[in-house]
Amino acid sequence: MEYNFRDIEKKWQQKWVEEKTYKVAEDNSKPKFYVLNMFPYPSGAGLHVGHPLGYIASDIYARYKRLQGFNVLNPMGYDAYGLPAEQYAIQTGQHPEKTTFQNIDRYREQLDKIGFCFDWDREVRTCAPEYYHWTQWAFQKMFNSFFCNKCQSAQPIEKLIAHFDQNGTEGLDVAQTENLTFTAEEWKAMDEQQKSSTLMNYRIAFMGETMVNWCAGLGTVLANDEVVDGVSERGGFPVEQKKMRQWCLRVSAYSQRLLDGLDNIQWSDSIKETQRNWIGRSEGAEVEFNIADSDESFTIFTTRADTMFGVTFMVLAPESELVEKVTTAEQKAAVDEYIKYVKGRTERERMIDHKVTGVFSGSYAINPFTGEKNPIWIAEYVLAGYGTGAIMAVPAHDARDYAFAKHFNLPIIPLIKGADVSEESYDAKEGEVINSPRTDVKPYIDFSLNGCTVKEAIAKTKVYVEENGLGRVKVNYRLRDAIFSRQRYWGEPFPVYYKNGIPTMIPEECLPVELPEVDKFLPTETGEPPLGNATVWAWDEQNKKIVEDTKIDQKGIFPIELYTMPGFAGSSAYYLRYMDPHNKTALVSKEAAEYWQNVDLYVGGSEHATGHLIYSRFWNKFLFDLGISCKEEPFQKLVNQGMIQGRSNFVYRIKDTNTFVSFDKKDAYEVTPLHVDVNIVSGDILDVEAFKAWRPEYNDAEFILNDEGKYMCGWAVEKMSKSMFNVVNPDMIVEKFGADTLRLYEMFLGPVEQSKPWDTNGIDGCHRFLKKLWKFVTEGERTETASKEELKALHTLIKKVSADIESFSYNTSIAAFMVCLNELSKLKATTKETREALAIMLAPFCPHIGEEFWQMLGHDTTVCDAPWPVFNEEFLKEDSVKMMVAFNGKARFPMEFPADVTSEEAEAAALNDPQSAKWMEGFTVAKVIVVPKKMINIVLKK
RNA sequence: GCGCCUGUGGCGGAAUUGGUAGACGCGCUAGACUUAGGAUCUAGUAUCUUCCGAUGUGCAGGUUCGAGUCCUGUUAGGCGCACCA
Repeated sequence: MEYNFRDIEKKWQQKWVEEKTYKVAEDNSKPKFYVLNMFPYPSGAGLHVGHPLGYIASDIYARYKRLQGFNVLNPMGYDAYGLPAEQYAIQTGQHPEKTTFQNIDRYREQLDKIGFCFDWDREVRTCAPEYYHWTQWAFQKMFNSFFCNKCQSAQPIEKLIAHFDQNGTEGLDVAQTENLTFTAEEWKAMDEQQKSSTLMNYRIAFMGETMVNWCAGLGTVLANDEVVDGVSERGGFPVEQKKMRQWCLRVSAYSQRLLDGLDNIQWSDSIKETQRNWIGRSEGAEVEFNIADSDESFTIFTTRADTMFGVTFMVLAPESELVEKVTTAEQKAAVDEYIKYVKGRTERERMIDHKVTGVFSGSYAINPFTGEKNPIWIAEYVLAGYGTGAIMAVPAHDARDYAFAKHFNLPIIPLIKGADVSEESYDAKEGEVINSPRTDVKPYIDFSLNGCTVKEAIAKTKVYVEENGLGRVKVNYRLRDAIFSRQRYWGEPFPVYYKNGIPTMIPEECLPVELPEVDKFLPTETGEPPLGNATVWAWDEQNKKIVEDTKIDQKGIFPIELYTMPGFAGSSAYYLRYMDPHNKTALVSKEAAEYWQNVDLYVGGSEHATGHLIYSRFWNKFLFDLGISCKEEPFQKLVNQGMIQGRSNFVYRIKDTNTFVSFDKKDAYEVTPLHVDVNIVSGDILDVEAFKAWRPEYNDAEFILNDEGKYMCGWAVEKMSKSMFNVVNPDMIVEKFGADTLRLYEMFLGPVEQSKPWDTNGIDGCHRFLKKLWKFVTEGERTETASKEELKALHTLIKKVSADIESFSYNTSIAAFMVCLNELSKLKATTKETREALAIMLAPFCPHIGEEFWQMLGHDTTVCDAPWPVFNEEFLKEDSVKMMVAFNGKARFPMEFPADVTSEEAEAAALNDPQSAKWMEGFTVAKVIVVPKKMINIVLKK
């Protein structure tokens, strides 16, 4: 009987649907296991062979866990909102909903062919109202919360209001945009408008006037992680800084918790490190400097408190509000000109060339440690958004300050013994402190750091600063608040209306606020949101419903927010929704959340390290504070699958002709390399006839073949993309070899985490293995009792496969299958039990053939619920062991010993052996070392 | 500049975590069966070699009886952060 994968796969895929084999429900009698893939956004191009890589890996793990008796949740859905889906819709001139749904159908069709064990009853789509209901709901909860620094958690805003009523801002320690100060009386005296804007300073979801990344090409603002090298990640349009009123999420409040949480999750070091960098914690001190001849003062942030005595000038960021205050009349013209210059420079320019520029403000600051007057400069190398936007410059020990001091001829005072600062600054935080205070001037205060190490000096200065009221110890984070609104159509609407200009939440029971139809959904370059084109889009407060905006002037009818939410809104808590996807009254029920807890294994690309994986952790921590999520961290273990790159092929056209020359002969001509569809190339040999038929302009193409009469193509590894004609479609592989072969081959290609180019050539080996296995199971001789060799081969496999699946080493466990089959094929006959064990262990990798075998062996249940074979060490034991005996680590020879030999016996035997005696001549035994591999090394001395 | 990761045959990649380097697959070579081979089966395949053996995991050292694995330095590639004070 032939291995007819087409019929087998069709049969089982139908059966799985009919019998709902993969439907899961909470079941307290079984331990749970939650496997999750990052859900895809359905692009118009469909799936290529790279997409299923992670899905296959997690599918194998999910099936394995189920065989081990776990109740496994393995859901799938679509991230259907956001820029990508909308860009595609705009390019094809169709409504985003229509194209999105088409793409989803296409994805589903392709996914179904590969045989995944997804529970499709739990599918979610971020663009479905019953889903984004809970995205809007979470936003409202964030709006109605503030973050308490003391208890490090989100609290209801009412608590804060009560505090203001009682004490104003006295004794407040909360996450905030600005450090406001007011009394209870002042608070009470505020009108509604003032109270609203004051509270915005504290809400976790708040509206703020902030510098945003404005991208005119996309017609929207972007989050920091969506901007790469000053251009938009999607589309590559230039991005400029612009001040706009935007919704923001106070992600920064959770900085410390986001950092601490990394210690308790099993993620790769590189992703954790990337997140640590992104959060950017730095410990330092804020120190206050008075401005000379003025009542004003300002605060700087430094991590090098030990260098207070080496300050020779101060620098303000050009955007700082202080600039105006410190600029003197004489310097005004120069400062204005400089500010103008800085404004004319784009973010990108500032990032690429670090020009040393700046201007003197005319004022001086008094150094509280030396009493000296340090000139205040304004320079673009100081950033407004970090710390306080002002620094003290210590050119001797900071490279940037050093470059600035050299350029503008400012003094440089070294503070570390032996540091040579004539050519460059000494930035290392080590050495003995000197010149603090300098011995040639009269000390200004009674405080000295001389003789300390840098570390001691930092600590000592911090204590002094706090005790003398000069400032405070401060931890700064690089992590910024996330900008949460987009001037786009295809996203979640905000459940917000503007009552007399005050942002007000639409009542919870009226959610979701559904996305209205519009005539024109294209964004505008000026930032007018497309939702403004909706005819039905105003809130009737009395009747609690959405009405036509023509009524906006009437009493009680208010405009609804026109912005929409960004892509990460819908993807931040979808893993919770999968637990209870059809719940109409809650994001997730308490029972479901408590049963499934959090994701045990999350599989997805590492490109989301600073986006989705930060936002999701933030979002989950917030819901954890509310008691919705049961675990502080959403994803316990994370595996980052590598990218599958494309392997492009090239043909070489001789200039100005329609003649193509084979790769190995092209150097004799002047040629243009052209991408050629990899589907008409096999083993780098071009199918010449298919090439002629590929495009009309090649119909009469001529070829210069190589000596073997073949046309060889060149090749290169590039991103898999339509434009390079290197896309390999999984459907075609499934059609030719079957889904089981595709699954096996994708895993056999190498470690899941590694990026690698796709190469269909090796697939034959995997297909051959399945054919051989098929033959073995269907035609091999049978016996009742298993031989020693059979048990050994089988149990070697059980041990290897169990360990390898646990550690995601799928490629090596497939190799073990091949070895095992080879061993078994050498035997005359094998037992039914061995075949059953093979079927069960193969099922996670190749579920269709696994089911087929299981049925052939007389079972009428699904192989998914079979018990995983039990490993028995006994069968691996040998009668005798071969050991190596080594002298001086050089000469070695093998000796046979009984299997249960002890190291003493082995040593004695080795010493008595005539051959070894020859080796040992002139030596005495120094020591015997027993090593894990049962090799004994005898160390000899002359 | 700072941080993280990776360098093993013609290729993808193994190596029980310090113990016979190159599992398994591709490719290649030879043979068998075939009208045919892009089917199947068998054998071989790190390098050098005077066929005894010697060398061999980017490079140079070190620790060890023993190093692909640990340490130091170096080089190449990839990733992240970056005038972050």
